[in-house]
Amino acid sequence: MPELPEVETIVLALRAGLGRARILDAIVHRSDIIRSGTRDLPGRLIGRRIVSVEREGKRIKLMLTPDGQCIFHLGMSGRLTLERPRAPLLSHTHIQIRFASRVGELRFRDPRRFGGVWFFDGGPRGAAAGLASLGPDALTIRAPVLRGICRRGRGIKALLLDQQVVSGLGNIYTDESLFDARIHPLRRASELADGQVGRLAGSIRKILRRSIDSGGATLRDYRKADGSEGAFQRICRVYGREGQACLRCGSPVRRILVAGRSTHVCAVCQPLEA
DNA sequence: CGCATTTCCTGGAGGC
DNA sequence: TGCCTCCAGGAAATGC
Repeated sequence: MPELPEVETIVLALRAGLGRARILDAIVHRSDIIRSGTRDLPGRLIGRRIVSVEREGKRIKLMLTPDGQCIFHLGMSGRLTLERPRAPLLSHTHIQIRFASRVGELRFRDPRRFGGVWFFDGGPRGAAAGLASLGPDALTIRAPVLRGICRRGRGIKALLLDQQVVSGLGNIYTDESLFDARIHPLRRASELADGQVGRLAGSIRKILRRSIDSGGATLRDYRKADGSEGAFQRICRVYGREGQACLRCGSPVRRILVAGRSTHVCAVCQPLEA
C-alpha cells in the first residue's frame, strides 16, 4: 500500500522521466476514477505541458501550464507507471496519458479503485476546494510541531494516521515509527513526555528516509514507476512480524486492532503504561 | 469533540 | 482442481 516513501519514490522517477513533456493525448477507460473537477479529462489535459511533479502527503501532483493540476491518489492498489507506449495494457488500467516527446506513456492502474484522479484549473485554491486539507508533511516533521499536534489528545496511532493532522503516514510507517520510538500505539498523545514526542519525530523522519532510500516497501501491490519492487519490507522491524521475536528484546510481536487497522507492537519495548 | 464501525473494491491466501 | 470465505486497508461517512 503506497504511503509517503512509495509515493516519493514514484514522484522522483516521474520527475526525472517526464521532464517538461507536453501532453499529446489522454485516454480514460473508467470515468468514475475521475473524482472531481471535470468529466472531460482529455479535453483539459491535451496540449498542456508538465511544469513539475510534486508530492503532497500521499498525493502525486502533475503541475501543468497553463495553470492546472492533475492529482493522483494511489489508494490501496494504485500504480502510476511510465511505460513503453507499445507495452501490453494490463487489466484495470484506467487512464493512459501520452506525450509529444519520447518519454513513454503514463499509465494509472488500480484494481481496487480506492485511488482516484482529480483535476483542477488554476492555482492551489482550486485544489483546496475539492480535496481535504493536509497536515504538515511527515518527512520533515519536527518535534515542536509534533508536540503541538499531540496536545489534541487521542491515541497516538489514530492521530498519526489522520492525514489532516500529519500527512504521508499509513499503517506500515506508523507501526515502524512507534516501534522505533518505543511508544505504544494506544498511548494518549497528550500524555506523552516531551522527550518521547521529540524521539518520535526523529523516528518518523528516519524511518521514512530509510525507506525512500530503499525504493519503498513492496508488500502487496505497490510497484515503483518502472514496475519494479521496492526493498523496505525487508527491513521492517515490526510490521507483518506477528508472533516472531521482537528484534530488540526477543519477546513475541503482538498484533492488535487500533483505529480499525491491524497494528504490530512489542508490548515489552512499547509499554502502554508510562 | 473522539472513536468505533461501515462502506467502497479486488486479488490472493487458506480451508475443505 | 475448484469453490468458498476471509482479509488487506486509505479515506470518507455514519452512529454513538
